[in-house]
Amino acid sequence: MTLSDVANRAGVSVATASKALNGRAEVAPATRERVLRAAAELCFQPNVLASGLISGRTRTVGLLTDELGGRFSIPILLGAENALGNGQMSVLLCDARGDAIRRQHYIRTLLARQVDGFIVVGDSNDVSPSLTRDIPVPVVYAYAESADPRDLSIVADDEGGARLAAEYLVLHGRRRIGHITGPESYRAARDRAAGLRAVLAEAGLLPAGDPLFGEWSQRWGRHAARLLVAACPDIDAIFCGNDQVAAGVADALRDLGRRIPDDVAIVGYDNWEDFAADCRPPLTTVDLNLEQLGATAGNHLLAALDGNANSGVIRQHGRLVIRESTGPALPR
Amino acid sequence: MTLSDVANRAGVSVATASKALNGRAEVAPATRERVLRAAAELCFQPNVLASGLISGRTRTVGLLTDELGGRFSIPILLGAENALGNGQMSVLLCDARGDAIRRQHYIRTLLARQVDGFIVVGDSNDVSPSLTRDIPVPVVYAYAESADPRDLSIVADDEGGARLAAEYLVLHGRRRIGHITGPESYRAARDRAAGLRAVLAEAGLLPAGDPLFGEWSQRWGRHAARLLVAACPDIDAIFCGNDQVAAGVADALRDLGRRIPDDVAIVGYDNWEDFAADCRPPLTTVDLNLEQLGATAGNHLLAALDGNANSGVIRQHGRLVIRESTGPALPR
DNA sequence: GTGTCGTACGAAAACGGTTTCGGCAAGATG
DNA sequence: CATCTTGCCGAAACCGTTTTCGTACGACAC
Repeated sequence: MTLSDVANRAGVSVATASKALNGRAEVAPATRERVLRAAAELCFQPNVLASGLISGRTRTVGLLTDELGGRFSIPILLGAENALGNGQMSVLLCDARGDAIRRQHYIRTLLARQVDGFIVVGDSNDVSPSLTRDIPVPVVYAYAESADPRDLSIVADDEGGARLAAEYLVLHGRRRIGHITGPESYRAARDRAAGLRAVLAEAGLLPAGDPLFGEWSQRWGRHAARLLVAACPDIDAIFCGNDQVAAGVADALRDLGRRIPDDVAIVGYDNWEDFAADCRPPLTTVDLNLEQLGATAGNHLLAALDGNANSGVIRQHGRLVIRESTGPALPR
Repeated sequence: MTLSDVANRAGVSVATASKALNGRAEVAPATRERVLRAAAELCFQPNVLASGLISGRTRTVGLLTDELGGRFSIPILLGAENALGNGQMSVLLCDARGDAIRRQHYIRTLLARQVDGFIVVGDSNDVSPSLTRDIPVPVVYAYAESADPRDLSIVADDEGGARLAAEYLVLHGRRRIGHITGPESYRAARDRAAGLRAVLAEAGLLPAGDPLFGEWSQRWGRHAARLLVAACPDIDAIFCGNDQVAAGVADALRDLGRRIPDDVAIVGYDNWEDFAADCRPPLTTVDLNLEQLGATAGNHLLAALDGNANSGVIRQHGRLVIRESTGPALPR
């Protein structure tokens, strides 16, 4: 299955066979045809590694993630893999499990394997230190932001997503809107709260109490919903920091006898289908468009490999997925 | 950054440098030390590709999955990546998205990249046709079973897992045990039902009605729980086909005024933390040990690469994770 | 018929490694 | 002291491919 075999079968030299297969000019059409046919018959594989290696391109990129187990990495990874696959690239996957030592190890391994570039999928929360200084190939940061503005980072537009949700609630006549979300230590939680606050201010509405920061769980959602209803009995909408919280909120509100969406509208975040679509009632929620984010990262990496590198921060817009938990507009 | 540079700096020949770096025997410790130091100083990368290529090993395996988006692939992938990483292997990831054409394309691509072997992560449901005949490298099937018994398949032991759950319920004094699960078209659903049936028969108990096959959703869980309670008012335990169903069942039972676990115990399946641990009450459930399954697959692939190929079907045992939904043993 | 040119092809070198094999020195044995 | 063994090293061959460069050959102009 080597090039010599093909050359033999086609009755030409290895040099000619190489040129024919690589589409170089100085080969007669008939000869090229014979070589291609021979290669096809022998199922010859151009042996990407040796050829690619020597001439500098492996058509492989390293994808470095920190928490593949979480549900955010996967859609990003899928989007990136898809985009890169269209560019004939393959993806070497490494999960550093949040451990800096493991990450360094993987970076070295991937570099030793001569990857053409990196996509670093991070934790949206922290600005991750730039890896670029040590890396001789292009890097695109996805979901997390690099500390170095010369790098290119693609992140989710949490504030914009929250604005979508809040504007929808306001537009549908909700006036007393509360916010229950995850830990304040999460940038996503703060940004989403900021988006809501901005929309309420623009609409001349007062928020129903301060945002309730807690954790990303149903349990917290249930607990906080009770607190919020007790503090603001006239509440008519709750914007939740994610779908788990929203599911807990919906659960507690039902226990309290509030009808959803008639008395209180609920909006979640993440569009985590298993929670959002199967909730009682199904949740209106913000989809992060993570797959698109991954695809964007992949395409920018391809561009960088072609020499058109970008830098800065790109915010991937989310979109509002409307289900029953917000209902029709309130009569007013 | 080539081997010659290292050899030069260390004052030895390329041959010696090669041997030193590869840990071969015929090199004096002092010489090896000098070479290693020179390599480190020059940041020499052993260039896995070229070296591996020529001597036939790329130290890369292809991981082919059908539905990375689902929640089963990921733990398997993590386990496999971990096991392979310990063997200095890297993982090229491809998601065929359930499309046969895409899968063939990926197989060709990976073969062209000279992967040393494959792990095929399938849908546990169907026996997937063997790929081995077309593939000149070892293949291990994970989660799905290959149609060809000469292949090696690692699958989850659904019947055994169900037995764990059922035996626990029986041991704790439950006597009227019902079963609500997913579509009968799923092998997993049938096997789990069979495991329960076997245990009940051995204990001399009658099942509380036929298994209710439906879908893998909370909605179905809620609906089926109402049916089951209406049909068997004296029911004291429900074994659910997965955690989503179990969460729905718990929800409906609370609405019906049944206490969990006092009146009715619930056991789920999958140990999907987000559902199981955050349920009211937290769910006792069967963990599939998928990460272990992936690790087993990885290790068997490593063994196959060393010439010790196995074949047949290996069933990965699950384990029971005990939370509050089963409570203490009933007084009897 | 002769000279010029362009094209198509192949021999050979290069690439960055590994592996084989022969030689050399030092120590062991007789 | 002679011989043998052993350990260590490097020259050279090798791998599959690309690339350079030389050459054979046909076409065409004169």
